[in-house]
Amino acid sequence: MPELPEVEVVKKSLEKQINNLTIKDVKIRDGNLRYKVKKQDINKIIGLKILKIKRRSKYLLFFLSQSFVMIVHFGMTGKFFIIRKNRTKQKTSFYYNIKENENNKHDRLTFFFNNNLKLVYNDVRKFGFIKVDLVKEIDENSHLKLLGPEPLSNFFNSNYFNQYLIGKKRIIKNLLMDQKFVSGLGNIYVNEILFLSKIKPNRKIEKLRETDIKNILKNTKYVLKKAILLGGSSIKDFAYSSGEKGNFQQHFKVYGRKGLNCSNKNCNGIIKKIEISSRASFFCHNCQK
DNA sequence: AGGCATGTTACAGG
DNA sequence: ACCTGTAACATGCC
Repeated sequence: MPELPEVEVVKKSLEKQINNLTIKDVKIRDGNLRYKVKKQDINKIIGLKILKIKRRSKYLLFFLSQSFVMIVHFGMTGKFFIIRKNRTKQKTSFYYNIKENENNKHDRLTFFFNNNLKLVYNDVRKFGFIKVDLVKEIDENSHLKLLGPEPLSNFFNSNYFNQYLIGKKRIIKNLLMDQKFVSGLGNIYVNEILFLSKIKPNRKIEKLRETDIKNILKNTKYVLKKAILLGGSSIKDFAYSSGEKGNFQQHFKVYGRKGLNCSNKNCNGIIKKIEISSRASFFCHNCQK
């Protein structure tokens, strides 16, 4: 699934293409996403104009006219496709799967715009969702209300980090995955951040030193920025190089590298894989303590 | 056939 | 009531 960098790349792509367009119609082909998409809810946004697109954590917020907002979360496999008049699909996310270009099996919703452009929401596993809300309700929205700071913002700093740790007993990987602590990181980037920080994913937070916290903060910002610049990570479609998919997966230092040599030059360790909270965790026993 | 997959949340247990 | 970890959701691929 798309983590923060992927959602950010999609946001940038979409705002170039559909800002200021008016939604003429919405067709629901399969509304059984994480939450049922009801026609009567979607009807509220027909005729409205897209004023601004924002990202909060892994959520996309489409600010519409008449004070409506459409909230989109991609779950694990959600993605958008833009279709122009010539019916050629263009990906807006690097989660581009060439097979889905050939058939539209997992297309769930289609948005029709006033310039004949279409936006298709495609989601294989249907863990994503699309909801309509009011701008004035957005701060109280259950999905957004409890989110921690944006990792790239100045609110995610060592002062905040240290304060949050007080009275808590957890391992560092679970802390970084916790959206209430910091919002937008997921399994891939947390693995990468801990590798760069030379911290084992199951280290207890009580055992973090000040330098560890500094390193985590620095590497979080570094990895996310680099991933955004590279267009995010596209996995499962390595064979294709359309020039549009993300390239950060080629820069993974630990994620998915079980059994391979450690990426650090002067280390001859082998990357191990363990399970933490039902999620794959990769690390080098030599480098990460 | 069985295991695994980029996320969130409802729920169980402490 | 708070904190934490796990199971479940739906589908396809290896």
